[in-house]
Amino acid sequence: MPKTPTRKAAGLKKSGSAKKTTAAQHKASHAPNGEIDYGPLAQRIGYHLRRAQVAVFADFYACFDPVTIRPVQYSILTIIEHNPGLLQTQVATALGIKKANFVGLISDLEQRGLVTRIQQETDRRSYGLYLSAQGQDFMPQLHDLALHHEQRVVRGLSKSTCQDLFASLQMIARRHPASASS
Amino acid sequence: MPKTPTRKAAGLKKSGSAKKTTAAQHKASHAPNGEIDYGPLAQRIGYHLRRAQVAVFADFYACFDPVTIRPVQYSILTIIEHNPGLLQTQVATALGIKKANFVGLISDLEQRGLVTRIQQETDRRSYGLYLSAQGQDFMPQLHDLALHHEQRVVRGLSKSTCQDLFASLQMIARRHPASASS
DNA sequence: CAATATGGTTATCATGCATAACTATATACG
DNA sequence: CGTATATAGTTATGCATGATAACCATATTG
Repeated sequence: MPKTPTRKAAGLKKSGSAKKTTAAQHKASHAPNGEIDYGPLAQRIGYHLRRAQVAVFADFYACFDPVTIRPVQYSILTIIEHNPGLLQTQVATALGIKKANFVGLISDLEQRGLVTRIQQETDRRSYGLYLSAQGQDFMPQLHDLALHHEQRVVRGLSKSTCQDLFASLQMIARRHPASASS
Repeated sequence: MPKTPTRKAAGLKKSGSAKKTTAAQHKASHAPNGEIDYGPLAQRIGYHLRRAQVAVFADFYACFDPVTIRPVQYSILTIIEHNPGLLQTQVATALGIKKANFVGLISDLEQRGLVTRIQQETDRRSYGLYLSAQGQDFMPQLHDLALHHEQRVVRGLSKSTCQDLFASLQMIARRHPASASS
């Protein structure tokens, strides 16, 4: 375990560090039934955001399992589809991915024959990104899956509620520009 | 690089795999200005959810940097604060953390003197979790920081919009129960 | 007592995301 | 022109996260 360096065979007992544990605690004061009190956590946007995001991604993975495409990959392909010729850095920046990490992603998609890198003649350091014919043929299926996935996720939310949700999320995300491709 | 096993010095050029790249592409058809077309991605809840979540966590890290507390840690401490005596598995399950990964987290908090593990007398396999005195003294500060963070994040959203957001997120997260502590 | 289940632990691996350093080109400036 | 500097892409690497499997100690069941 790399994280906690000095942990070993767990000498529990009372664990030297913690001092007193103030008072009479042994029969737990939490709700006697199985219910857990989330306290202020229940009002933390970050908490619910994370839980929702994990849930949605889980559904995404389930829906896209047959085509072996992950959320990032779908995002990259969609951006390239709608903006052929963008440079790696541009796509990476648009999605908040560091250029260093983008290399492996785009290389995978290229090896799968979905994306083509074309060296720019005007600037031979950079490569324009395009969907291959195969990639282009692939997209409709992906968008169909995405739509199906989307419908499962928002089931139970009215159209307007959903739009409000979008607006809120964008408002929140826009404030902190997210990493970019340093 | 463990991920893409067979990648080497990048023999770009045309990358053997991708076949034709159909047509005349070299001067990019995307909006000539700096704008990028996100296409259907703009309507994907998962995408915005992820971006928002990353943004919020970034702000959390910034706010909690002075106390060196990460989101998971705040969650764990809060749960223990409001449900003293819960067992590790219970807290882990409540937060969707695998028990194996929970061990390191709780050990860290214990070593920092914030949490105490107390072996149950009724079942000596298990340990009840409690905040140490120091941990209890710590919480108000954390909740203050959390509130400050929260206000920064939702700035621009009305009270009711915010409540709708909460409801939507919970609705979405509730559907797919998330991992649990297998 | 033997078989089985459970709480916690360890080891290990795959992934995601971050940083620094390197290459090859391109641009700016004396 | 030629040197300094900036930039696109790449590599290597480290750390945090999340998942799985195996294990120990204890409980429970029959």
